[in-house]
Amino acid sequence: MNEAKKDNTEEKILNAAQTVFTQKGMDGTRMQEIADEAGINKALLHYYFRSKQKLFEAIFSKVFSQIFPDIKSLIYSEKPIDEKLGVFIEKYIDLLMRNPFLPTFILKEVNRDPEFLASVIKKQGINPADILQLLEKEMEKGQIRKMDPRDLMINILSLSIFPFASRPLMQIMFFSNDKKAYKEFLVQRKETVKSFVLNSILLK
Amino acid sequence: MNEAKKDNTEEKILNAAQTVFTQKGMDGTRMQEIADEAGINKALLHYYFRSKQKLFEAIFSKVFSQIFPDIKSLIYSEKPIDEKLGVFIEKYIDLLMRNPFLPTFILKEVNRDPEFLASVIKKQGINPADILQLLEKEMEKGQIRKMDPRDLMINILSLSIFPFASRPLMQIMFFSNDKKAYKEFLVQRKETVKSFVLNSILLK
DNA sequence: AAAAAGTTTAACCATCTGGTTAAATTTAAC
DNA sequence: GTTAAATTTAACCAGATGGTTAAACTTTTT
Repeated sequence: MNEAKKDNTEEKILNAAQTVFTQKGMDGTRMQEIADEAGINKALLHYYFRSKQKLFEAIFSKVFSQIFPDIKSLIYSEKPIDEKLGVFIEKYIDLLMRNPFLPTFILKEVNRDPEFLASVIKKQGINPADILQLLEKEMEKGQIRKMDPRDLMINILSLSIFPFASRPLMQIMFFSNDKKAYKEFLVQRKETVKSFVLNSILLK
Repeated sequence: MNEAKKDNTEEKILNAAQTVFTQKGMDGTRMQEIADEAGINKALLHYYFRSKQKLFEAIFSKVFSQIFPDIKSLIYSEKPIDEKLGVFIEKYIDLLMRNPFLPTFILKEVNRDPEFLASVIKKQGINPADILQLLEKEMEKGQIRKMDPRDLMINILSLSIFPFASRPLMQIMFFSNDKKAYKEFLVQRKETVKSFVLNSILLK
């Protein structure tokens, strides 16, 4: 039957499911709420996705793949290391600005069901070895300070992601709950994180 | 009646509730599981704490107060700023080593119910202005690089907390899911985070 | 020993929730 | 226009869950 319409409904469901799941997590999400958000009824929802678990797995995989931006084009470019890292940080924070619920969602679900996480990582063939190798090479060349490259990688991720994951807390604690001010703060972090990191690791 | 026994049971309940709530969150926790963990029955659980909500609020407040270590003694000490920050980072990571579920729990619940968070912060009279002021003074003195003190504060928290909150993910991605290796990594971060931060901000 | 509080047992209730079903209706394909 | 798929409607089911209740038993207080 109508492929276009089918696709459309399926897409509507996936979008709705992502909206609700990423904001409320697996435990906090109700199938009825996804149906409402998609503008359809519960029966049709189960007609497309047999169970909540199946739907959740589809969403998690989709979202998880999003949090790994196209690193490869960066790694194999000819730019100097400081520029590479700078672009990475900018792109990553940009990604989170567009998807502010991703960090909390991933952290929540990753802790709830680590086994499923492992299967997703395996299935998606994610491999961070390349970037660690790149960092190590730059350390040997004397471009950046010698350290465990995993520390450096995790530091960059921490500085980029945590302010999003802890948004309500930081907003109250340091910005008098001023939503706009905190958003502006996050935008500027594209620059402040960059210089914080580079000041720490760049030699000469 | 027996105050000691009463206290003991109440304490058993609170401990059990903290164990379950911090690992599974409000949504994922079942009252029956708390009763089991405490070694009592559900009726007695409700006899002590009228509702799940009440019990949760008690636990959240208790846990939340724990994530703010005694900063005051540090701020008003005579140590130089690099030492102050170093001790803070060490103590904070130590705290998280002893309570590895705190970060995820706080992040999860803070995002689920920000209004309640605000009320807890107000009730506990938490005020980060002191530490921001201290940082600003050191910048003026030329001890550390000039920057938004909120950035510096949030950077330190990010570097300390995020590796705990993202534990299952980082463990798989960068440590082949080797639990022991990741734990050792976290222990060493007391030093690596310290030097990462100080290398970035310390002048001369 | 009597009274009071602590605790258990077990049944019970109302509600929510994921999921199913069947029949009716609409929409698109042929 | 017939057929098949897409969608709605509405009722239903089973299990889980937060919470209650009442009666019995135990422990501590007095």
